[in-house]
Amino acid sequence: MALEHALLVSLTERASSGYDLARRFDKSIGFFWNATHQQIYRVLKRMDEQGWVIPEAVVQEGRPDKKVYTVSDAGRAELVRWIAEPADLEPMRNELGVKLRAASLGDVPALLTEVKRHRDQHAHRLDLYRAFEKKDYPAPDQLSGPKLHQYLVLRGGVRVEEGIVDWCEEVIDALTRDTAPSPASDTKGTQG
Amino acid sequence: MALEHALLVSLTERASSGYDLARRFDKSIGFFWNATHQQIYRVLKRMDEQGWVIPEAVVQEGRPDKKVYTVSDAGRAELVRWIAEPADLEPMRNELGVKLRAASLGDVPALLTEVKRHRDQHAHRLDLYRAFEKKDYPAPDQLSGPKLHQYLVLRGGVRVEEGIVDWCEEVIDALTRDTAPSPASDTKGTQG
DNA sequence: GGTTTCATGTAACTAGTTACATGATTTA
DNA sequence: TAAATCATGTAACTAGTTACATGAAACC
Repeated sequence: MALEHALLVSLTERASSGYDLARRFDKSIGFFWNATHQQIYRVLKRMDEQGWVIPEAVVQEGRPDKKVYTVSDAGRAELVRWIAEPADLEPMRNELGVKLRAASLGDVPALLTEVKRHRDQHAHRLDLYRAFEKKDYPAPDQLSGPKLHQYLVLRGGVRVEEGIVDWCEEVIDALTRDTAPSPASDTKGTQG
Repeated sequence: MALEHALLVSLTERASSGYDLARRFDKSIGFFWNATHQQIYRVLKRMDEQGWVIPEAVVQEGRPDKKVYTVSDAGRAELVRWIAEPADLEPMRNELGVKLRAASLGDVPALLTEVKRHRDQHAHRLDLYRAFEKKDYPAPDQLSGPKLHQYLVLRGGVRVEEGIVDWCEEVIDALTRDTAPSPASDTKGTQG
């Protein structure tokens, strides 16, 4: 039950249509919370019924009409309540880890290729985050208030991606060494 | 659609009852994949119908009877197929990040307390992982095959937890400095 | 005498995904 | 003329959570 809140946060920063929110969940906000447009529309509808957002129909020329949502006082109150509420630890889900654990039953070189692909994708995302850091927050020491908070969220992305990339590298090194044909001796078995 | 596979991996390592799997998902395996007993029973039933697992009724004295599941050839084949299949990047979900992004609307000190609580819990989990590392893998350089793979999964847990703990520390430092009353000057606003 | 462990489940719900639908406008 | 963009949605499904139920045995 947090998509509601992610949408409220996003709408607090800028009043938007469902379409617009969906696009933003494909990039900026999507880096730390994700959702499809279908779900966004459904949740917006529910939030409207609960009175957390106020829809305003906007007629447009040359493109479809849209509904722009604004956060109501009730919505803002809900956000404040939710922020103070203790949050559960997110359960960790490492699919690559599950695969790795059973790797010896299957095709280890294929898995190695997969790990490399993940490394590349996470490294790419890390580059993106670092570019944002450089561009949007050149002097982090001087930051305060909301701008500081935004910066810290980005730092979370950087830290997590760094951890994943480093782990992928470690796995790639280890699997490569373990899969490679032994040069001198062949007493070291690879199958336990 | 990966709980099936996590269960298959777990059952490959040891034939188990649903109850037993549920307990293991509360610790070891649960550190990188989680599930409740209700869901485990449901998925086991489905896997039985699909022929991926073979149930064996075990009558016990002094305690309830149980069904012990073994992975079938079809199940093993499915695991091998799944391991080679490309996996999507797990969408990142950082609830604390969402809260932080809207922190200035609410109670920043309360959120700071929350971040500290998370830091402590993740640090505790990190300690646990490091203890496993020391105890179960004292000489990681000598590892190969399945044992190496298990070690690498644990390393993933260590990397991720390190990243989260470090991030929490960074957030705590920054929020503490930003929330503290300015000692000399008061020209630096905390509200953007 | 109350709680925890062992063991399996159902029922009702919320959350999230995938596929499909519509239709004008703009861009390649 | 085909595809992408803008804009909103429904329908059907899969995944996961919460609450409830049962009942014996062992432990404190």
